[in-house]
Amino acid sequence: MKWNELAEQPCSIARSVAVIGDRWTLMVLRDCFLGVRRFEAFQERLGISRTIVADRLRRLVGEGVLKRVPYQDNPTRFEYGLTEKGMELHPVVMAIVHWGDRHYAGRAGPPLLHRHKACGHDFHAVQTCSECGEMVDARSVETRPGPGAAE
Amino acid sequence: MKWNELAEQPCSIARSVAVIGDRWTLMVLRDCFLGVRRFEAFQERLGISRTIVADRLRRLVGEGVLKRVPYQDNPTRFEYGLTEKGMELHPVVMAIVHWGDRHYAGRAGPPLLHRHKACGHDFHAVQTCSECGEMVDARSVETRPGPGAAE
DNA sequence: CCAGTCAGTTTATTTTCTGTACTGACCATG
DNA sequence: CATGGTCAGTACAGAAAATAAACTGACTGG
Repeated sequence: MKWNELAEQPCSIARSVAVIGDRWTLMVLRDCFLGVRRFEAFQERLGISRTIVADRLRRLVGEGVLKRVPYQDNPTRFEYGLTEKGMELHPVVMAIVHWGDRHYAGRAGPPLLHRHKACGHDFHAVQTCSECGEMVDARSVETRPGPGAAE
Repeated sequence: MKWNELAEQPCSIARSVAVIGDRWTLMVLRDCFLGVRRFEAFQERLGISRTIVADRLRRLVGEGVLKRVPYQDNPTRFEYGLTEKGMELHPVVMAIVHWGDRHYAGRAGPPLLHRHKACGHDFHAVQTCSECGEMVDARSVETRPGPGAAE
């Protein structure tokens, strides 16, 4: 299988991974959630080649995850912001953060704290069931083919 | 920045992405959560070169995400299973699934359904605050440097 | 006019991925 | 006891992608 075929698989993970499953794409998204909006800023923060930054931003805009918005004329300059679809990647990013905090934070502790504005506390993401509200883990889930499964 | 430097960044996303932020690695993990355990099965299901399967499995074992366990002698054959650390990636995978279901399921619906054994309902993952239990989205979170931040 | 900002593109090199074929240890069948 | 099948890999060479460094072009500010 090749990259482009991944998006056509009858699997939501394959389809999502075809869009965001790339090292630098995920790092770009991290920066988006931290408020980075400009090409130069992405390039400088990530320390990667401009080619890659340009490519990843282009892809994400093409997928509707980011929007490219002019912020000045003469010359026209653009900045990149999360769309609603992009915002919905927040749980993915938070889940990755939590896993990283648990397994790769040194004894110093996590590099970044997250505060829930609604309650005011520093928190970490907990995954719950949309139906009963209880916590969900790998062992408490059963999968079966859904309506969009392969023929 | 290069791949190997990513793991040394004072950022839990960078550190996690250095381990799992790769197209095929994520697909391997998907299959692990679906119960796939053997080399041949990974290779056949993913349809990718054996070299990559071998490499990704080796990396994941090296990181303690998977464990390589002999399941027969003469010749000794191994299978791969999620460790506890690997199981903790479940929220990441479920968050990716949910995003894919929302944005890439055709009108046929999601390819896979997930049932929460505890309550018996089909569900999707909801991310909540560990402190107050309310739902969390991108707009309700504030970040600030934590104890493990860069000097 | 000289330097600086900003969003990219170009180019050549290096790295990684990929398919195909192979190994090596077995087993089951005729 | 040869033939084919299973299984977990490895070896290798060609194709694809990532990379750094330099360049473009349209400005602004002093």
